[in-house]
Amino acid sequence: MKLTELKAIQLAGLFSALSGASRVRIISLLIEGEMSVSVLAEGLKMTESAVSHQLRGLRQMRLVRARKDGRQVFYMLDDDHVIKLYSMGLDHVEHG
Amino acid sequence: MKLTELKAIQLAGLFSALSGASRVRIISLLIEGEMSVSVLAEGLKMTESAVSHQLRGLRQMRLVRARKDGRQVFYMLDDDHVIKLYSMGLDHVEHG
DNA sequence: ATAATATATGAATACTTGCTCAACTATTCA
DNA sequence: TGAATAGTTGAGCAAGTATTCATATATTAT
Repeated sequence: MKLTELKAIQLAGLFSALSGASRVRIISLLIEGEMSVSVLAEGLKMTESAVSHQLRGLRQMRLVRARKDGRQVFYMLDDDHVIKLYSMGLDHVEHG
Repeated sequence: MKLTELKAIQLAGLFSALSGASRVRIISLLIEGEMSVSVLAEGLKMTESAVSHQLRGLRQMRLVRARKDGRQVFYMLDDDHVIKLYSMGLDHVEHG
């Protein structure tokens, strides 16, 4: 399984996107369904700015995507790839 | 899918262990089979010290484990959980 | 015992990240 | 139109990370 340096960087980038507790918690909330930034912020007890910054990292790695409705932006998981990564990771920490 | 803060931190820790290109490349080499630190270092073109530091992070998250034989230490993937996480991640970056 | 080899570890330093704060854009409401 | 609301963005700073270098430990060979 040889890996080019580029792929290694991309793959590390993907895992980096999941490498913070705030982002992991964002994912865990979005598993329940799409959610606006302010609702996320409230649920996470973080400022909207902080959440927005984190969402950018998740967006860049295509783990989440956004839907704008009026002045609200609803975020959702990009695909079920994400849920699989998340739950496989959770499985590892829980009964690894 | 509510997540305690502790679990969020543990899960983020797991993904952090995979969040660097060096560590991802270590995993990609270990998929082929166990390998000593110096062989890893040679394959990665990194110093043994740097590799050893990285291996510690991977060990702490139980992604790899070590087997000592004489003065060499052979590292291997801890279980096939790891391969699944890795290949699911690779799948996401390749045709995500 | 001494020397050589394989790895691990601690300190130092450069780089990266995560948050806050202030400023900005876009949308709705009056 | 102006004010309020929802979100984004950039600067700045504190905290964390990755590598290097020097040193330490464990094992083997002489």
